Amino acid sequence: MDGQTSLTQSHSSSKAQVRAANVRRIFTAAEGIFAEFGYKGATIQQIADRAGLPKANIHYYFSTKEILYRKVLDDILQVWLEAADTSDDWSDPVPTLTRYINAKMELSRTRPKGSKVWANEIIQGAPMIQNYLESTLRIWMQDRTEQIRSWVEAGKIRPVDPYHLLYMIWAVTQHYADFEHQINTLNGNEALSEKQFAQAKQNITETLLRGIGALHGSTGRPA
Amino acid sequence: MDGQTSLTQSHSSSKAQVRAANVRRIFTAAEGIFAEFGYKGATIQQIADRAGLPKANIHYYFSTKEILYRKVLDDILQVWLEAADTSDDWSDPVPTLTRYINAKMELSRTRPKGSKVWANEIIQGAPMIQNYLESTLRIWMQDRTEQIRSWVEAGKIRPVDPYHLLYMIWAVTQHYADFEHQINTLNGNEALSEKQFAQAKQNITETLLRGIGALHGSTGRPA
DNA sequence: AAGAATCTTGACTAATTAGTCAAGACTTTT
DNA sequence: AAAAGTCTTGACTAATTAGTCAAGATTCTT
Repeated sequence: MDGQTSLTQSHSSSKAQVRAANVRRIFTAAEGIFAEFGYKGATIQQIADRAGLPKANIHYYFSTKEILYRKVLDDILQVWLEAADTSDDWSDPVPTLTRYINAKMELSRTRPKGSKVWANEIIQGAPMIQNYLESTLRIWMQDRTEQIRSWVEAGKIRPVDPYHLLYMIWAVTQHYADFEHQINTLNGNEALSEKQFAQAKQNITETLLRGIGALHGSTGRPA
Repeated sequence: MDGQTSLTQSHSSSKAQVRAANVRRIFTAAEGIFAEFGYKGATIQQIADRAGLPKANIHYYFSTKEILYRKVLDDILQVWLEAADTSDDWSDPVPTLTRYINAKMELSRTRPKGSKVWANEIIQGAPMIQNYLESTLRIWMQDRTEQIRSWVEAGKIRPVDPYHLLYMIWAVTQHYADFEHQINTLNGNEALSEKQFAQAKQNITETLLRGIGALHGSTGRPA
């Protein structure tokens, strides 16, 4: 058998593979710990324990706690931006917003920890990502709000302020990630089932679309 | 003049007055610091500095950091519950939900720090207030969801799941407190004006009420 | 195979911080 | 006014923790 090729690494993998695997493990552990305890509350030792590595090894891959935290935030931002651009066709409000809300809800389910780290950062005044808010996000907003405004002008939706519409979508979709614990508690200490989550999506999408006057049917389901 | 009645307290006040004033100052300082840095990130020294008192004095009034933090959470919970019970008449959805959304939005404006401390606590899994979630909040939810269900059965609103409706209201209203910083940044680093805030309220209320089929007019405003 | 580069890790350091304490100041009670 | 109670505060302690370091192990390069 492979036997004892190493005292410190039981499988004989290439350095590159080991590095990639360790970076990933540390990153995943860090995302969870930062979500659970906040930036200051998280300790490198906790991250090390969760990643199954000695503490000094964390510092080998990520020299400081702040750098690791920024990496986690960067990654979330990346994913959020991609989700927002799922639909390149923003001509019609109903399919566009339906897809966008769906993408954001899926992210709330698959990446709740990332959302929590983001929420924490914003609550605390965005000490690390203020630059991003003022550049990338502001520009993104200008594009999107302009599009929404054109829907209003074309009479496709009611005269709703585009900023508040986007805030509503963000608020509602991210609530299912950030307040996951509260929702689970009120659901009898159970995570929402597939079915319940699908219903949440349905209710949210229909309420918001109908609320802005984009839907008119009796059920709201574009059947 | 009053002169130098004391080296430590410049006005000659009764002990009771001094105590009440100091407790209040410490409490207010603590709410801000906890909102800004989270439980672990907050330090007694910061709270002391903001309250304008020496650190040891904080410990005189609140023996431990945890006790002070719990006091802050308790107070928020109190205020939130009162706001929820603004309207004792829950017979008709439109005025009831309008009042409730309005009350929650006002709290987001007047007590954003409290909301942030609460959000932080939930994001981190409610380590301090799990009991409350499982008792008081669950009971409150049962009452409210039952009422909403009766609206659905009476055909007053569309068949929306009561839990998801309440989550939407919480998410949207609390977003204006918790994500205040992001909203201000996207508003050109300015807090929302009275006018903008009023528009937010209007947009939210109309969108949600229309979204659940409670409004039918062309403007949505119950004129 | 030998030297270079990379990776691992226990032990250490310096800084931070919650909480204690005791001595003194002030206020209230009697 | 004196004793008792309450409040103030600088100095201290013990615990925690981010980050360093050096010695050794492993893998890569030539």
